[in-house]
Amino acid sequence: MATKVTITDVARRAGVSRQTVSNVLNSPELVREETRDRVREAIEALGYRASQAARQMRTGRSRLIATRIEPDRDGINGSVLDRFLHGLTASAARAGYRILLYAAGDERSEIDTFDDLVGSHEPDAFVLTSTYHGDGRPAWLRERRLPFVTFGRPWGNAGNAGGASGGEAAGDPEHPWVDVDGAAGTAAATRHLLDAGHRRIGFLGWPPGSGVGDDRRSGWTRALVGAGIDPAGLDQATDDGVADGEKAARDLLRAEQPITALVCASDSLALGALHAVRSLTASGQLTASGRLTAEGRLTVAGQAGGEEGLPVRVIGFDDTPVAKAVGLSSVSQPLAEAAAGCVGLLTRLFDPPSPGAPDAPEAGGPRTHVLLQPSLVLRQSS
Amino acid sequence: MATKVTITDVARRAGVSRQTVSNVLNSPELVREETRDRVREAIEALGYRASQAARQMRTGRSRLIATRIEPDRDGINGSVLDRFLHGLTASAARAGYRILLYAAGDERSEIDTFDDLVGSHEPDAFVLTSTYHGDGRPAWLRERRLPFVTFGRPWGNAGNAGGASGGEAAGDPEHPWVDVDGAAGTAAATRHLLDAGHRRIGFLGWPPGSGVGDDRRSGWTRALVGAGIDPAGLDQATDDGVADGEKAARDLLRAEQPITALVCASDSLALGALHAVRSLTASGQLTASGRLTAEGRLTVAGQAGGEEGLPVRVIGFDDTPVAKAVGLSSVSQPLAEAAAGCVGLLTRLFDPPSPGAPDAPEAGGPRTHVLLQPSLVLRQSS
DNA sequence: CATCCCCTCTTGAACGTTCAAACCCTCAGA
DNA sequence: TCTGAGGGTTTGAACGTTCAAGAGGGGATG
Repeated sequence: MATKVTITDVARRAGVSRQTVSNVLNSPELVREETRDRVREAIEALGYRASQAARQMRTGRSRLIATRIEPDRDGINGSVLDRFLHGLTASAARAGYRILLYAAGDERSEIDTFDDLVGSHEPDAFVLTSTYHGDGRPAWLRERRLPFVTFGRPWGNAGNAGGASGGEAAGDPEHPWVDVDGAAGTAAATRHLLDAGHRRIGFLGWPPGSGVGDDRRSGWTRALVGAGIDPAGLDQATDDGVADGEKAARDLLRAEQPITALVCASDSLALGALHAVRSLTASGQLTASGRLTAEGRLTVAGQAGGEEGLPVRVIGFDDTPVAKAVGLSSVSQPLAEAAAGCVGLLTRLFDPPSPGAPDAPEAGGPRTHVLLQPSLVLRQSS
Repeated sequence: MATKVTITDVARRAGVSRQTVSNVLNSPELVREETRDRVREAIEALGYRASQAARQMRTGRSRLIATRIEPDRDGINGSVLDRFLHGLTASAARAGYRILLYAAGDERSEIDTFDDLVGSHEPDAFVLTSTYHGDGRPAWLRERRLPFVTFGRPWGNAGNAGGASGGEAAGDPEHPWVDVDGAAGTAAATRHLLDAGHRRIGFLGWPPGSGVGDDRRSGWTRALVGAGIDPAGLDQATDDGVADGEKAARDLLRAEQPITALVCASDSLALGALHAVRSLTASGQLTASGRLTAEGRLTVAGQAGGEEGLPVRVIGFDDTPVAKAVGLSSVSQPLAEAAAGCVGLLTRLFDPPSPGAPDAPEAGGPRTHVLLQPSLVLRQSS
C-alpha cells in the first residue's frame, strides 16, 4: 500500500517477464490467452497501474492535452468556454487523455506558455479556443509540428497582417478544427421571426473584422435576403456588452422605420436589447403593441397568448445562464459535441485509422473539419 | 530544433557534467558563480527545459495539482467554481505547478478517479471543491497520505453518517482548507439593510444540513439578533433554483407581517425573489411603496432617489454574472485569493518553511486554515 | 609534511517503462 | 535428421533526470 506497485511486481507474481506484462497491456494479441489471464489477475490483485512518467520517458507520449482557461471577460459569455472545457475533460478522459490547464493573457504570453509546456510536461496536443483574424498561434504550433485542434475556424487573414511569426495566412495547409455554424444559427433565429410574421428584423452585432461576428451576421443577412427583404439599415455594430447593446438597440427601435424584432450576436447584446425594449415600452415610446411584464417576459397587450400586433422580439446567442434566467430566447451551441469533436480529431491524428477503414468515404485528405449545427432555444422573449 | 535538448547537451556545451547542470537548476548555491553563468548561458542558447517526466521518475514529484471541473448545475452558480478554477491555474503556475482536470459525477466516481490518477499521472496534490456533510473524499485521501486542500471547510458529520469509508468524522485531524466566511457576508448584507432602516429582513436559504447554507443563514440570524430583532418566521428554506426562490419569496412577501427586504443564500434564489417582488408589485399586492422599473431596478415610487417608504430590497450571494446583468446586489467571494490560498497551503506542505522562519507567530501546528472575508457589492436592488 | 576539511565538480546507479532483438519451443516440410 | 518458420516469451538497453558517493585540489591545521 505504501510503496508503488511496478510492472516487475506484477511480472513476479504472474511468473512472467516484465515485457509480457507490458504486452498484456499494450498488445494483448501477442500473448497466449492463459498467460494473459494470469497476468491480468496479478494486475488486479496488486492494483497495478502503469506509471505515466515512465511510460512517457520511453514512448514520448504524455497522454496530456493542454488547453487554456480564459478569464470570463464580461462574465456572461464566459460560461460558454467553461461548458466546452467540461465537455473536453469528459471526452478526453474517455479517450484516455487528461486536460492540462494553463492561463494566459495575450497571444505573446500564450505562446510563451506553449514553449514552456512543450519543454516540460510535453502535452501530446493543444486545443485552442477563441480563434481570431491573424491568430499567430496555429502557425507557431505548426512550425514545430505540434498537434493541435482549434475550436473555431481559422478566420483567414483579412484584417491586419498578423504578427512577425506570420499569422494565419490564407493558403496555408489547414489544420483540424471544430466549429459551430453560427450563420446557420442566426439564420434559423431570423427565419423563426419571419415565420412569426416579422419583416423588419434587425441584427445587433460586432464591428466587422471578427470572424465569429461576421459569420453570425451573414446568417441573418442570408435569411432576410432569402425572404426578399433588404437588410440595409436594419443592423448595428457595437462592442460586446450589455450597455453597448442597449444603446445600439435603442437606435434601431427608434429609427424612422423601427424594427420589430432583433437577432443578436451574443446574449450580452441581447440582454441590453431587452433593457432597451423595456424602458422604451415603459415610457410609451415604442410603436409596437407588445409589452414586457415585470418578469422580463414579452407578452401581448390585452390577453395573454393572443397575437394582436407584433410584440418586439429578441433572440440572443450562446444560450448562457443569463438567457435562461431572464427568459431570453437564444441560439445554443452544442458544446459537448464540439468538445468530443476536438478529441476525436486529435485521437485520429495520434492513431490514424487504418487506410482501408470502412468509414472513410472522402478521398484525398482525412476529414479534419467539423462544422456543427446549433439549435434555437425558444423562451418568453420570442 | 527537431530533437529534444537534454541535460547532457547542455553539459557538453558548457564543458561540465550532467550533475553540475542539474545543480545549477536545483541547488545553484553549490556551483561556483563562473560555472553557473556558463551553464546558464548554455541553457539559454540551447533553449533547454528539464523533462518533467524524467524528473518525475527520479523525484516522484509531478508538479501537477488535480482538481475537478463541475458541470454547472443550474448554470447560474456554476461560474463561481469557474472563476476559482481560473485563479487556481494562475496561482499554481506562479508556484511552478500545473492544473490537471478531471470530471466526475458522484463521490464514488470521483474517488475512482483519484485512484486512477494516483496510479498514472501521480499528481502531487488534490484540490477539492464543494465540500459537504459526510464528505468521504478527505478520508480516502488522508488514508493514503495524499496531500490535498479543500476549498470549503470540513462541515463535520452532522447529517447522515457518511459512506462506508467513514466520511468526515468530527475530531479527525483536520486537513488544510480555505474558505470564505459566508456568515460574515450575509451578516454584512443584513446590517446594510438594517442601516437603510429595514427591520423585517427575511432570509431565503436552503434546507438545514448543508454546511454552506447553514453558515450563510447563521450570519443573517446573528445580525438580526444583534439588532434586537427576533428572526423567527422571517426565513424560508427551499432548494436552489429561480422558481423555488420565487415561490418561497412570495410566501415571505405575502405573510401577515411581510418582510421588506431579503437576504438570499444564492443569486439563483435572489433572482427568483426579484421576480416575486416584481410580479407582486405589478399586480398591486405589495404593501411597501417601492416598485421595480422595467429594467429590473428597484426605485422609489414618485421621485427617483427619494426615500419615501421602504422599497423591497434583495441581496444575493456569489456575485455571479447574472447578478451583474440584472442589477442584483450580492455578496462577492474573493475567489482569486481563495485559489491563491489553496496553492499557498499546498506549497507549504511540499516545502515546509524553515522552523525558525520569521513569520510563524502561532505556536503548535502550522497555519493550515484560511478563512477569507467576502465583500458586499451593491447594485440597484438594494 | 601529513592530515583534515571544504569547495567544486564528476561518476555510476536508479527511477519504471517499452523497444529491438534474441531466444526457445514446436511443428511442417524436405 | 535437418532446416525453416513462427508463436510465445525473455533479455538488454535506453529514455533524461537526480541521488549518493566519490574525486581532485587548495588551504588551514597540527
